Amino acid sequence: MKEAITRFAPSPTGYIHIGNVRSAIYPYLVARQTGGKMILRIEDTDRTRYVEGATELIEDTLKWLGLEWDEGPLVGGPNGPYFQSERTDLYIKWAKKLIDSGRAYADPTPSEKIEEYRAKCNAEKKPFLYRNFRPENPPAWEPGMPIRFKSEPKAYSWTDAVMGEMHTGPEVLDDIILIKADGFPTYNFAHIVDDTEMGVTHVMRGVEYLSSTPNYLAIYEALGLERPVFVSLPHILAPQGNKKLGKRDGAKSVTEYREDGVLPEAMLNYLACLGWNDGTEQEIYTKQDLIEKFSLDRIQSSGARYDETKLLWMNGQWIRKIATEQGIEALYDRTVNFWPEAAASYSEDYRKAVLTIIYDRLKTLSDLRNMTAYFFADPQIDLDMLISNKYLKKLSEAEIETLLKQTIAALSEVTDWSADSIQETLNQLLVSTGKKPAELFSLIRIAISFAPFSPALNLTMATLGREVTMARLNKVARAI
RNA sequence: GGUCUCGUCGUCUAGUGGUCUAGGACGUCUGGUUCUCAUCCAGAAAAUCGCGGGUUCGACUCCCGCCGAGAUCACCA
Repeated sequence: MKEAITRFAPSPTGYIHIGNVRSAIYPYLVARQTGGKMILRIEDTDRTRYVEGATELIEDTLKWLGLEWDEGPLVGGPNGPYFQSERTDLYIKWAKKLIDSGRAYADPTPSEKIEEYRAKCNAEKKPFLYRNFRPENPPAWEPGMPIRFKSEPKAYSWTDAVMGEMHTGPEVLDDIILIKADGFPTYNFAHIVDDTEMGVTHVMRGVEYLSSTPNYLAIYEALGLERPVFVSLPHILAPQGNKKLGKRDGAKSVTEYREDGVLPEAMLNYLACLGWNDGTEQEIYTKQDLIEKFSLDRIQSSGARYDETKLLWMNGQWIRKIATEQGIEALYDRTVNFWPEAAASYSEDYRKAVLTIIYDRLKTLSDLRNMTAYFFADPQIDLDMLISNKYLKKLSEAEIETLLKQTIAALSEVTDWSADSIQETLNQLLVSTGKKPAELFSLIRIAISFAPFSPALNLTMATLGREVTMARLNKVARAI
């Protein structure tokens, strides 16, 4: 494929959530794959819906996911400005061109009148087509007047890269508004002007624009423009029901997952593969893999349901992948904001040691907060937890106390306090006490952590260090 | 209502006329890994391929009809 110019063109009405971020990911992949460019364009022509700070939110999301744009806000480019509100002259210019060629007209009809037409059609159960009510002799355009396209009903055919061959009849074409009374263009018109001016080759957007495409085609035609490649992206469905995932279903913003300890690699991987696959059984894709293997014709044409469980699974995979392929240091760098508060007073080396033995239990980085508490603060002694344990409830308190004392005695003999030596001592203790691993290890594990679970016992003890381990064991022995 | 789109395990999907007694992944369940939780490994359950016709020696795959779901019909994008 030759160099593709793609764009992500959100309107700044709020954050980007998982339901709509695919329309940023796919254009990015296509641009990178073909050695082309991705443009970020802010479609802020609806002043009533504009949200302060939304642009920054959008930029932040894209950056976090690693979707750098080649032209747009912050980076500039030869086709700016990249905010539609700053390009109004351009839209007026193009609209006038259409008026001059007889393919658009200034519409003086008051909106009450339009409502009347619409009501009439509804009452007669006929489709409402504005072209049937077109004013006979439209006035010359002047600011403050909307401009409408003058449609010519006919059938259209086109190819959608995802949906395939499309055909529609003349009944879908209408005189759509190009320029609103407030002087701003509608999306319907602005995006065509901008995509043309910016040289966009692939128009990728949600399927909701599929039914308006014939109207866009008519405008391209009237303007004598070449059609871009149309790519309709199916919706991502909410976990329940058959509606597309939206903010009303509680769709979280993409960056909210960053706070939850989801890795951008996992997010990108999951989202890219929701409704797309390369036909192999591969599940884990790096950004580079995606750039190489992505193809428009393998995008699913039906909607895909969002499944957070799988995202979390994938995140766990990525946590382990980073730890094993890039090393624990690399993983550690991602964890800085996720440790329990008490961890702050410990050294980096200690936190890394904890991470090393706990990371394969993490689904998200924020799991660190509750999974590692006992590494940074002495746990509250909970004798009930000890006594009611599945393996220990068979033992009397006296037996538990004896066992604990034997353990303390044996461990004090350990010379180098390494995981291996601890394990060796533990094994000997098993023989000398005649206890089952389940009994002895449960006892020690609970006594040093009072946590529902922990890493392997010897690793936990080695990391905790001799002093802390012994102190905790002694404290429990005294408490019984 | 008009127009358009979609319809394979609970979920994401593989599948382009025979290799499909429909494959993989998540989730679920079972077992293993000297304690726990998780990882990892092994295994199981789970889809009359929306329904009904047709074409064909043969259809999940092609055609028609139906049903179901969704999108759209704004001076919103």
